[in-house]
Amino acid sequence: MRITDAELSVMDVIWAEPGLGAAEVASRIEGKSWSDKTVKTLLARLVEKGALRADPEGRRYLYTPLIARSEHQTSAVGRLADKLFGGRAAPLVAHLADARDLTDDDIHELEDLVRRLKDDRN
Amino acid sequence: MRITDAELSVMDVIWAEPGLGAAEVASRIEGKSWSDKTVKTLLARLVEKGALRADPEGRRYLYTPLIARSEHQTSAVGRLADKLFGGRAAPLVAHLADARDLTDDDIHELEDLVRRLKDDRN
DNA sequence: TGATATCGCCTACATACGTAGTCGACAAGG
DNA sequence: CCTTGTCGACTACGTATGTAGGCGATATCA
Repeated sequence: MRITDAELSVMDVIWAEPGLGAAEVASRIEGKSWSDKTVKTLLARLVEKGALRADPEGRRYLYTPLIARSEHQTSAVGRLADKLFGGRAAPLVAHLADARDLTDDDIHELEDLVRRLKDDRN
Repeated sequence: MRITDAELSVMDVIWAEPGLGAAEVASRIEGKSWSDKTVKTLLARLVEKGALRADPEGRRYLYTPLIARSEHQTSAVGRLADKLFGGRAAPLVAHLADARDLTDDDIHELEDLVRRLKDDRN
């Protein structure tokens, strides 16, 4: 099950604030100037794909994520690793460093992360 | 300019062995059972997108990459980082660790990589 | 030299995706 | 009650993508 770019904008809103109605979601979308119709179409597609649940509330539906943001992030990164790097982590991270200049903070976080991964392993 | 999944299979062949003709590319595609027509369509689309150059050689064309594999890897990782992680590297790597079990080797490579990033910075 | 294989060119077509419009039901306010 | 706004259901439509077929020119082989 794949969430497209447009759908992701919708998921982002609902991950941030689960249980919104369609109109509320539409009003919280940032950056795009979408008609509310567009947002409703995306919501419907996400429900169809099993990414959202639609609970009737009065005359409308409230939308709740069925997949966690983190779950989606993990699977997307995994797919990319497989597609472009034969599933290998290090080359992916190396290209990431090329792609976006890492701040000192980033580097420190990465250091901690690697340390933690190493510790977890033993 | 976006290279799709199907197109990527074609690019992979040409990155591995630049200057192939269409039939050769088709015969080297792994995993898919595509008709040679399919491969030719993908080649044409890649030329159109500016990802490949087609040089006439006798009665056919030889295809050469116009964008490096590494370039594509970098931009794809960058896009993913932006789309899913607000451009931040560390969370991406953390999810990568969740997505694919890292081997000891992976961890060591990451360690080295982070060390190198740190050194480069000073 | 005639049949066959190959090549590029153009066309096709189903499904996905981005983006939105129409319509009928219902709610809310005057 | 009647008008007006809102909601979901359904429909629409252009472009992208995955996958391939047909045609005409040329090369090759018997």
